[in-house]
Amino acid sequence: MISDLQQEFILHFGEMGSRWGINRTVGQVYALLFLSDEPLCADQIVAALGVSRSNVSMSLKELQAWNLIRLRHLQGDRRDHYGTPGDLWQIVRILVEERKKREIDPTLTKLRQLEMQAPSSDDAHAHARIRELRELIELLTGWYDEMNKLETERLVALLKMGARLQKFIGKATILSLPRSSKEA
Amino acid sequence: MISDLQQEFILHFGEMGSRWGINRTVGQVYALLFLSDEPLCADQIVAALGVSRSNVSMSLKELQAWNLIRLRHLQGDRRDHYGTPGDLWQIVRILVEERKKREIDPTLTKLRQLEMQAPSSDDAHAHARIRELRELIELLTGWYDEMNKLETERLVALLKMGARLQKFIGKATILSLPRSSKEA
DNA sequence: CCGTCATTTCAAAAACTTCTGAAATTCATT
DNA sequence: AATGAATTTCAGAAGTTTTTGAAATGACGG
Repeated sequence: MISDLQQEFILHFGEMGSRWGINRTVGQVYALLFLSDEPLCADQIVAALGVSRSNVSMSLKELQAWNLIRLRHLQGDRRDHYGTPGDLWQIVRILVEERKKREIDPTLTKLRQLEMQAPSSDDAHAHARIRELRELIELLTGWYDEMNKLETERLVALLKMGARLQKFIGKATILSLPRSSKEA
Repeated sequence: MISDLQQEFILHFGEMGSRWGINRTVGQVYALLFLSDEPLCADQIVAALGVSRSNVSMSLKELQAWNLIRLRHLQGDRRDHYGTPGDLWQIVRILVEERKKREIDPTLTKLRQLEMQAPSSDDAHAHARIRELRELIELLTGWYDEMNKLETERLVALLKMGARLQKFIGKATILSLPRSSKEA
């Protein structure tokens, strides 16, 4: 049912899961669905991975919370079938968005809150460090928001420009931001 | 010894730690060092956080493995003192580099290996999906490598361009990649 | 080369996460 | 309403990670 190639890919995703902040089974389920030609139902996943039915159910639920899988109902079959978006770029966009939501947004909120509530000169150095961090995160997430607006085709074109883009930047920097070296 | 502001920041980093793939104590130690005006020794960290001496020792070791802290020896004091880089951009560069090393590079290696070892037409769909994924990761990491070469000042200028950059890209796309729509 | 202070290692305890099988729930069909 | 297939929930077992105190190691000054 599962080729050696698939098997090895699935096991790798299971192992990497812990580094990616998901658990082994979730990683394996996603890897399986990612490689599969057509959507699979829960029992097929159980058969392919050799884990319990309930574990598969929970893993699918977690993947849905991540918005990473798509539910499909096949003609004349009561069972739910699950698949991944066919377009890899959509997967990347979802992953980045969800990680930002979980790993960055709560901290940005907290930093803003701390800046507001601190009675100013109470603890000047810490206050300054927090402001600096908040500004940096806002710069990065602002850039991300801009890039995220681009259609995939343009985004890919931009990424492929790589080195060539640096010429543009060089010009733009000299032209529009001649001496803004007070960043750090 | 520790202001309310610092306290709250430290607790937040501790809580976020698990989402960021580090543990609570490591997060708290980093937060403390990040805010501190001058480098701290292990016992000061113990006093500030109320965790065991050995836990602090292990957390510092982990932060050193991440290359996120700097050891400093003060005049006439045998104890090691630890601090974070003063330049936040250096911290961001280290974080991105280390996460790439842990979370992406092993998978890229594995994908290349799987593409080599698969006897071609064995499992065409899975093979194609893996190639697609490998190409996408290479595009993204290649772009990252280019950006990472930029000096901070230029990188900041680029990030601040945001929306304005899209005009350049629009032009560049039309000029140099007129009909490359076979990406997905 | 001894005593003292600083740091690291380690094995076991505590805390936490993941996984399972059994029971409960849902829901389309009869 | 009763049936039965699919799915979810849940309490506890299994597994993993984190934290600790105690002992070992290292390192400096006398």
